[in-house]
Amino acid sequence: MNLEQVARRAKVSTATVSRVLNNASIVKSTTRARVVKAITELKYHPNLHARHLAGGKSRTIGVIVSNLENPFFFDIYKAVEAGAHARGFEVMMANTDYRSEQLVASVRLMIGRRVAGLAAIVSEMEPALIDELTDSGIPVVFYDVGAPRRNITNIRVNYRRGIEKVIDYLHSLGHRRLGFVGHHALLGPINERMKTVLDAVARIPEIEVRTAADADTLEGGRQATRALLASGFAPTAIICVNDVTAVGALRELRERGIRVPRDVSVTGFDNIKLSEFCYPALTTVHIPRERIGQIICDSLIPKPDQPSAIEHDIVIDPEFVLRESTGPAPIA
Amino acid sequence: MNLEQVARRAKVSTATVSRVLNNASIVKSTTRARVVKAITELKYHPNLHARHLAGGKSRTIGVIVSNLENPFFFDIYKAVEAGAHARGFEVMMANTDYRSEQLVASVRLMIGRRVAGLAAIVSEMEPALIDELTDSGIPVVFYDVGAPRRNITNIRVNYRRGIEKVIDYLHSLGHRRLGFVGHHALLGPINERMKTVLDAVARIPEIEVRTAADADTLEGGRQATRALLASGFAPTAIICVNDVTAVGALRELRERGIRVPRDVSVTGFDNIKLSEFCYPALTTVHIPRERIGQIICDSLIPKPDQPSAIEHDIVIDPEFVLRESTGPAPIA
DNA sequence: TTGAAAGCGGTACCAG
DNA sequence: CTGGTACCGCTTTCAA
Repeated sequence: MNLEQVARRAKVSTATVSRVLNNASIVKSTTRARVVKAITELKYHPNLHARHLAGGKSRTIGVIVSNLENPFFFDIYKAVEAGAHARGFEVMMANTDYRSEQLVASVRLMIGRRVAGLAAIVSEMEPALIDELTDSGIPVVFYDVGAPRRNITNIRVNYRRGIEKVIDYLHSLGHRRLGFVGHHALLGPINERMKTVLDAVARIPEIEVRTAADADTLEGGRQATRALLASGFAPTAIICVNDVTAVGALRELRERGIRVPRDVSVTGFDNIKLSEFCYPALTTVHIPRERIGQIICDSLIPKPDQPSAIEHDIVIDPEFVLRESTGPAPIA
Repeated sequence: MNLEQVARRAKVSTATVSRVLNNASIVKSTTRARVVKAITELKYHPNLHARHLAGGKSRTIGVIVSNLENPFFFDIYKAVEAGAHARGFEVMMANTDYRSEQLVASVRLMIGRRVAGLAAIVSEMEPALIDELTDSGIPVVFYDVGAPRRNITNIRVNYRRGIEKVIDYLHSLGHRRLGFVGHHALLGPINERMKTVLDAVARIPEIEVRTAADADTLEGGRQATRALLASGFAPTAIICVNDVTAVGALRELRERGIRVPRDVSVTGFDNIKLSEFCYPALTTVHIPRERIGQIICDSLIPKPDQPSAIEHDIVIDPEFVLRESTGPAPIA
């Protein structure tokens, strides 16, 4: 089923059919009616690949995330989608599951599809791949990875500040033995996060810290917590790399009969919706996913009128959110 | 950057470049080397639209879900993706947010992309849209919607059996006043679900039931629960349409100082991972998302050798999962 | 083994 | 307003 068949049935040229399809230029209404009739009768659906090929321009932007299962990424994705739809763009999603081959495959896929823009919300990215993207000429936004470049916008969260707020708060509550639950990821900001925690702790000599890491899932958080405690180390507070793993930590503690926050305090990061619904509700650090999504859209999709006056390097200072999973350190 | 430029640089024809790209037919190794060199030097990425257009066949399958935010849908998506990748297919995801215009748009988009197969994991679908799909000739799998048709496979869960198991269990525990927390959705199996609950309850005369519904989110479950209780009705057990809303219900109950399961029992549905991690862990009904994903792949992607001996109507009998959110009805 | 050329299904420019 | 037609970038015979 293609333009030509529709054209034949409506007794017009393919050009005319194309015109009514894109309701461009003026088409006599009787002609248009004939064409529309033919289209519906034939149940014609234009081939988007052909359209793209002929048209040149794309109207779809790509979003690559590390782990869609984590609501943090999903929220960003959703915000991007909303912004894109509002501007008449489609969005194609790709999930890497923190696997670098998947990342490479996804990036190539997006380039191959000639997306109008690409957002990479991934916590690791090899320089060669960044080059590949840069050379492709596609406008790119990175969240939390790499350094600013030509046609690349960078958004990053001041993770260090966030962690410091958490640590300072716990310190003020008397906590001295801290556990950190991270998650696996070979490169980039994740281990950097663990490093950040270590650095932030180093400012305060009397604090001792131990770390463990597993998958970025509920189960992963639980396992990491188990590993942390298995070593015999008895932290009075456990700082988790994000809310999902923190909920996993809560579960493990509950299973061991350790009460939160009475025996051990727990903190998350991101402030996903779940952090308010779990028990106890998590003390965490808010990352504005909505805003990040908007920034992504703004920098990827040029406004028709407004010249893109977008910053090329944006850093977000996260906010501390106090809830019920933290409390004073128990008297030793 | 296109085939021709690569061809020129490698001093061969575009046909040859195409051959090495698809490592098809025999290309002299020295020639191949020249081509590969040109490709990498030019950082060439084939245009997938053009490839698709010329090639005809698609190699990507589409998945449309109602609410990716709910892990139930996400798990299915992930299973489909795994199966598809294993067979060398890509998958394109679309999320409708339970909005029927989005559903229509997504279906058209998929048809326009000429996907090799389409899975619709949505709880509502207008007949006209089903026709549109049927006529498109694309192999389709529906989960929980519509009736079997030509080139359409249907997978459905025996929701009624699942609900009956829940109700019978609660009944055996002495519960007589039940609340049902559903979620909004204009058409199809969702309200059908509410109806199912009502029917199932009707079997047991001494049980009284009240219902409420809101969004399919944590917050929605909470609001619906609030509405349910605001009426003055005092259920001894609350049956939730799924685990996500159940976690929302737990939150509302906790806020009101109502203890679960001592004062009120709560049940979920789906058995998503979160149901084990929330507090208290949810008594629920298991739906095998993994298996559903596999069935989808099997029926959408024809095995190279094996002739598709797939059932066209598959019904799954869900399993009751007992955890900690249910207990005996309190003595009145 | 390799090249030439005919499409695939649209879009858009140029005449009429 | 409408038709003719030259591409868009790649795959795939058909010959050489």
